[in-house]
Amino acid sequence: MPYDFNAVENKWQSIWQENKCFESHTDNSKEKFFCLEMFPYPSGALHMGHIRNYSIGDVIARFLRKNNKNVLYSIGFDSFGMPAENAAIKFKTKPHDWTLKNIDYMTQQLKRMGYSYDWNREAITCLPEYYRWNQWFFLQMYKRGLVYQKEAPVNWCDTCGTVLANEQVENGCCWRCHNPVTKKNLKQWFIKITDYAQELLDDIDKDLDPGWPRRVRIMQTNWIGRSEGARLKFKVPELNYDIEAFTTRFDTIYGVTFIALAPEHELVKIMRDKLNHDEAEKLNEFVQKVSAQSSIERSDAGAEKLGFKTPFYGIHPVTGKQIPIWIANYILIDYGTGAIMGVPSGDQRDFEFCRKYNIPVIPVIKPVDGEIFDGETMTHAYEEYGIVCNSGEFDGLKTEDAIKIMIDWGEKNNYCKREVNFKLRDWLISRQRYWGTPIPFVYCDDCGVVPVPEENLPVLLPEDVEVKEVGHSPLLDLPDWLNTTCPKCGKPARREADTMDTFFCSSWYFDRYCSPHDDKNAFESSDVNYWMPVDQYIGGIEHACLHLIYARFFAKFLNDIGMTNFREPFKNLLTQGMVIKDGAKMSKSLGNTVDPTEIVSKYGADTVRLFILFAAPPNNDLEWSERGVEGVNRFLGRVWRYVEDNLESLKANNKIIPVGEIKNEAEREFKRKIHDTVKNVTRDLIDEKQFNTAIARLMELTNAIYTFNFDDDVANNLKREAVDVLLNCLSPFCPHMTEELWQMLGHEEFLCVTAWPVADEKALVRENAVIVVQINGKVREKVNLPAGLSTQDLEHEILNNDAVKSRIDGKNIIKIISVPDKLVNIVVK
RNA sequence: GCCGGGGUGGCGGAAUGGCAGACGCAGUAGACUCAAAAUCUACCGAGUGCAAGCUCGUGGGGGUUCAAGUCCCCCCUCCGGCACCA
Repeated sequence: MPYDFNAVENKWQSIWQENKCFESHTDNSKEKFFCLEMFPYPSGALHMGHIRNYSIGDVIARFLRKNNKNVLYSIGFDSFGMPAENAAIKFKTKPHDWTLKNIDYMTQQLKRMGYSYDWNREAITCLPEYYRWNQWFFLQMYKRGLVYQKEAPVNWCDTCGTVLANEQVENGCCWRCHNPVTKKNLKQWFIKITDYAQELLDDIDKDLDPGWPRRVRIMQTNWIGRSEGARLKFKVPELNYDIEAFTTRFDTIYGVTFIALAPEHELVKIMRDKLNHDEAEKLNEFVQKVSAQSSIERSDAGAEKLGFKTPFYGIHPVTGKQIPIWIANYILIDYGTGAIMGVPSGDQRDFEFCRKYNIPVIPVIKPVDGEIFDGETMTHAYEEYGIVCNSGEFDGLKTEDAIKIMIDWGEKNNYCKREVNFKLRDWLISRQRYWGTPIPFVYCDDCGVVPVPEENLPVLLPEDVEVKEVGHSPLLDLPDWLNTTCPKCGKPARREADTMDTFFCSSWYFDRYCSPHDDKNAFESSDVNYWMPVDQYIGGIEHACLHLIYARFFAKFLNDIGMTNFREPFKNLLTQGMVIKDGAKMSKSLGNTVDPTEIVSKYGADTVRLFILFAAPPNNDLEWSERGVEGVNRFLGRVWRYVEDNLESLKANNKIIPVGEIKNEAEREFKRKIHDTVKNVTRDLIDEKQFNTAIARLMELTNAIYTFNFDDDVANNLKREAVDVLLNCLSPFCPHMTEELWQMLGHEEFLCVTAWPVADEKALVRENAVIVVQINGKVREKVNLPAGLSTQDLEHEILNNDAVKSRIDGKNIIKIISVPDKLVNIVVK
């Protein structure tokens, strides 16, 4: 009978569900394991990337369940966000309806794959029972001074009609729609993630090494971007203003020839007010020209540097000289102080700027074994370390020492103050969108911005809303929702119509999995403290500096407010590669996608799971190949056919024969193969997460079973042992077919909860070893000898071997290197 | 520009410093079949040889070692991240 994967897969999915095989419960007496996958956005259908992510997770979950761990394995939907609004316009539906319909369909797809989720723990972020806790957390952050509103130039995406956090701008473009981002001056809500910058950085080395890939740790380290230096002041007496600047190279202070301000710097307005009409016009013109540049134009390192010379001067803190103040497009308002000390001889950007505008260049560092540069003729800045020059008493110091010595001196004389700066910016959390968590604040004319009292949560998002293509949130068109009363004074007030960044939702959903039905709290601490932190997290690398930083911050915050007992949420991280077809990432726009549903209906879930795990190691990109799918399908057919064709014999011979009772050498070898497989597959799964090699070993065992042609009593029992091991080890990958065969063989316990096999060390012992004989490092002979020979005995045997003797005949043996049971290398002349 | 990670048959990929290419795909030959599909068996890095074998071979060049895909140095190249962050 050919294998009917549809019938078998459906059968076991129902049986597992009826028997609650995958439900998990907090149990302090058992060792837990939390296996987590990045939950999907309900875009409409699963794609191969999801299938890959979740197939990896399911194998880990099933494997550990069989190894006696209390496994938490759940799924949910990250279901707020833009696409629902776009779809609502396009298909004339409601974001709420569209989203829930997609969740429904994708749930069916996930179930069809046979993933062993505990569906009781599902979290859906767009439902009030979930997002009310977003609002509650937001208020807790507010109480602790971590939430603030600020008017600032923020990243604005025109196509999405909303602002974006810094992390969500990639190469100057929106991470979601890839349109260029512009800067807009807007009043927005921020979360002070920068308060945690140092700890986020420190814990990368302390807690995430080696559980996280090096690549991700480095990306986060760079993103946080710590730099040490000093802050100094240039007094501007004319304007009664002190310009502050941050520098990492205070040792170049004698090389300052100009000061540059970001066009958005507050001093720019002050200066403009002091200028006459014509000058002010010119300044305005310049500022407008720069702000009209998109982020890409302005922030590209190769972009042309533009400057405007103001008629004002700052006083050099050390030399007392007058330093001209410029406004320049390459100065960023949101890093450091938005102003710099310009040192053209030591900074390439400043150098280019000075050459363009004829600002003098004063060399202050010379190469260790070179001459002092000539400021007039040097062709580029000298940014390397060297020897201090043209700097009075400090001349001759090495840069390494000068940085420290000169800041010490600067601090003592009040020229500067040590300071640490981070690239990481505060998390811009508000979005001018409808489909998100309402920010729980109201605006009152008398009381100002007032938080919604906790007992009034949730602030419900109206669901019955028509989204139209107008440039603003539909919430603004709902007076019934928008108009409310002030919780403080009771007078009419207006709700905040901005919603939260959806990364807020995804920063704690895994905590909710631990405690999914709590309606008094976001979660029960005892549950979360039992299950968390996540033991294995699996997801895409694209979240390295997005979700994975936000979630780390959130964990630290929850610990600070006493809700949890840990500060890092994810102990181990596995970043799976992309699914590639025809050399490019599968994507709708390229039209190279493969629909999982189609492929599952053609080959079955077991085959798809197996292929996707076999074709490449998890962190590599994976090239889709239907031939490859057919290959693993063929392998499963071989397993099925073998058991079916030999069913009676396999059922009748179910004794485990100890190695000691096996006399026949080939049978001992077969027994060894079985236990070798157990040992190696187990190691592949635990240590390396090398699913591809684990599967290869199971294919080898299958090949060995097919070619093992003995037919005595011992052999027949060994065949059964081999098949049991094969099915057991294969079951995390292909749970349905193996479960069916397991039952056919007469087992009464479900395979999915049957203990993982243990290798019998006695069966692994070899009586003989094939010794590779090398002569001068080249393999020349292979000699079969008893295992366990001492070095002397081994050399003696080898040197007396006829074949070896004839090869070294007449030559001088200079040296012999022996590796017992493996190799002898004879060096001759 | 800075920082990471790679480069192994026709392809995806294996190899605690100790037999390079496990396993799979593709390919070749054969068996079964009227035929095909499916299945099974064998072969399957290059060169050379009737053969046993021999030589070469893990991006290139040097080095360490009895022994290097693996360790060290230099270079080429591909991919990824960041990018005017003071």
